[in-house]
Amino acid sequence: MKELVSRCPIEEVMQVLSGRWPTLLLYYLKDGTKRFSDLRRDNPTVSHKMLTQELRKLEKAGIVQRTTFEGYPLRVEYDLTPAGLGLVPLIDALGDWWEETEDARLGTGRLIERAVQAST
Amino acid sequence: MKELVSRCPIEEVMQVLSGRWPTLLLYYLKDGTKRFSDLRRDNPTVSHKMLTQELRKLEKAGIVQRTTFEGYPLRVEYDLTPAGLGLVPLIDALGDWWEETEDARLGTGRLIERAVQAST
DNA sequence: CGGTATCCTCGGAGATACTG
DNA sequence: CAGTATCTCCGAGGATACCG
Repeated sequence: MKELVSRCPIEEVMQVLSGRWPTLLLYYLKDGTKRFSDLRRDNPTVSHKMLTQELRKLEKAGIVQRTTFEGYPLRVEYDLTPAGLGLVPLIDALGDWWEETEDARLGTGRLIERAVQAST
Repeated sequence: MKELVSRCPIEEVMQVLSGRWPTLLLYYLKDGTKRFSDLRRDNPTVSHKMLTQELRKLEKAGIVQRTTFEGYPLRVEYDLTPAGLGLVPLIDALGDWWEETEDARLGTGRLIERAVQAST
């Protein structure tokens, strides 16, 4: 985890949400409680190590709640915290934006050729 | 750039926004046109290579517009596209959420100890 | 079952130098 | 000034094995 220069809140959230798994985990956890093994099944390509690591990161950030149940076999459940729940619609908004702007994003900048002007 | 399994829009945006620089560049570009060298000055720690690389990624995604001016010395300007402009408030919302929920995020899950229950 | 530790590898990212 | 190419290196992340 690389140190940040500034204390910019955007840098800080992105530090937590960056990468392939955080938002995916959010996505699966918004349906409700999931066990560790459930999350592995939801994301077949995540490695055992990465999953624990990313869940820990989200836990430390106060986005997910980890609950352990003693006994054998071991059992651990993950939920979104209230704060984490509030994050979900913001992530969804990003996904919506991505879809809605698809035409605009791929159109703009290809047809408009402002380039090749002479500078002083 | 790792391939995605699914075509989930959230995975796709995060692929573009993940990392340290994309949101920072968005932040600096929302003030208006910036030259390459301006952006280097804004982010003293980004390497020459990373900056071009990240700008290209944002350009391909249709978030920034790159305009070149022929002549010596070379001159290249970067702007947010209309679509990119629409992304800014969504990123800001994430930053706001991060600040607003700070207490909730750090409080929840430390005081509440649901753990240590017996399973069957 | 869930977590941690160890090892190993592969590619992301810096430094440097050259071109238009 | 902006971009690309080459080389290098460090560490993120996979595989494996063992513990509670």
